[in-house]
Amino acid sequence: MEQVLNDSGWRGSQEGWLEAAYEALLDSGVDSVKILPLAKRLNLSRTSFYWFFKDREELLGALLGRWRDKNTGNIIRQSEAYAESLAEAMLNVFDCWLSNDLFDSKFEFAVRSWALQSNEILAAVREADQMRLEAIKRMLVRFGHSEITADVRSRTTYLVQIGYISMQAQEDLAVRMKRIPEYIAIFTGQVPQQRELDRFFARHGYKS
Amino acid sequence: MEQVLNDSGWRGSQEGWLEAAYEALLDSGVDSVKILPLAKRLNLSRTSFYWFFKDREELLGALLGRWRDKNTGNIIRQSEAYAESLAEAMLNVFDCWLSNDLFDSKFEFAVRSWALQSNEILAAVREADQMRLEAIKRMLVRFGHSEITADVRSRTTYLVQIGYISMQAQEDLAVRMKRIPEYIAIFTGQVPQQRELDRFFARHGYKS
DNA sequence: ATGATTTTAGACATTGATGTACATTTTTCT
DNA sequence: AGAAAAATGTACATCAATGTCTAAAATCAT
Repeated sequence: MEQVLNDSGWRGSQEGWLEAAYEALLDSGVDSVKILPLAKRLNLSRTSFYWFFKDREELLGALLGRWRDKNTGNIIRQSEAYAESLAEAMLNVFDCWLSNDLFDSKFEFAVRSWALQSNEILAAVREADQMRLEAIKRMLVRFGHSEITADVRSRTTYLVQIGYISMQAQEDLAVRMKRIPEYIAIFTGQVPQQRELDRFFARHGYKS
Repeated sequence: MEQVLNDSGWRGSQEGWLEAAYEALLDSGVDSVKILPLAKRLNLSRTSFYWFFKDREELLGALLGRWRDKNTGNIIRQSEAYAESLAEAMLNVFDCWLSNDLFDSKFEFAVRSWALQSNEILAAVREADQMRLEAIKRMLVRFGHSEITADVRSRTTYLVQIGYISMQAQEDLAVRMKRIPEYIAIFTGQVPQQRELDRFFARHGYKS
């Protein structure tokens, strides 16, 4: 609940409203991003919202911007990170799925659901999908896959994750980690080295 | 627009309202399933809705029932259908992804998005996911896969599809069909026979 | 410390949705 | 044809949301 970082002495702020909107979006979808409920949550008068944002539209626009900044950039970055083998490269991409700092799954799901009722959002999601798919595909090609297999394997890799998000599963780390070697084998066609796996496990705080 | 099948001489009917609700849900999400707009669409007075349904809740309940009936049953059925090889069995499951009669992707996506704002729906979706995953896993085990590989491969198969749905892509049949052999190889670990593919293509009206 | 600026809140007007009561019309049944 | 049942529509009460205008309060800058 608490106040959001406020260098100034004022209670509200653009960041504060945006943060509240973000929480509402993740928790119950875009239709719950309503000014009146947010105001109650923030213990502020509804109308002071209009000092920070022109209207609800502008708030939603800011929310979309936040999503853009976070989720797409990191997948591309991870797909281009240094790796000695394809398995290791794929594990770099998997970092996104296990670190909330690199990829915000709940945010992702909420935005995709939002796309159902807004063509503008749908266009943004499609653009993101294409950029991410292409990045993973380039990675597979870089490690020797042909166009066609890289295409289908990049899809498999990416879509499994999007599907997983869409399940809104809540499994603990151990359960998810146990499946990793098998996934790597299926997605890349290569069995990962134990030391590659260990490095991956280690950086996600998992002791196998 | 037209009237829905009406044996009686009345303009409205439970089916008619449900059908309109279904269309609204698919088109713009559950929050757009509102009685007033539906009434406009049906050219009926808003209040006559209450003759067929107690309230909006009941309408939404009926919508959920419709989804349950359609989407989960067919996946399980297809996963249990006769097949001589695992590749052929997997192609039977793929029938669902290509036939709107067996699996309604848009409906699926709309319901999953709905789950974001309703715990009841979330529970229903989770139950469906589990049943479908288990059915596909049983199929893989039946054809000789071990527990662990069957688990991860069933997930891969299912989640790729859920992810695909979540992309809301609109690709033509040829583009999708081109990827099929590769998908089968990745998901099953077996390369499909040409005649298996031909049979699959044929039943979806695709000439390769 | 005081005047300007920024923020907050109260009051209002409007809109679109829900559901109920009741009168009316249309269809069905005998 | 006439009565009963089914469906429709009008009017009403209510609620939750949006956005604007304006007065008041809190903070900041000199």
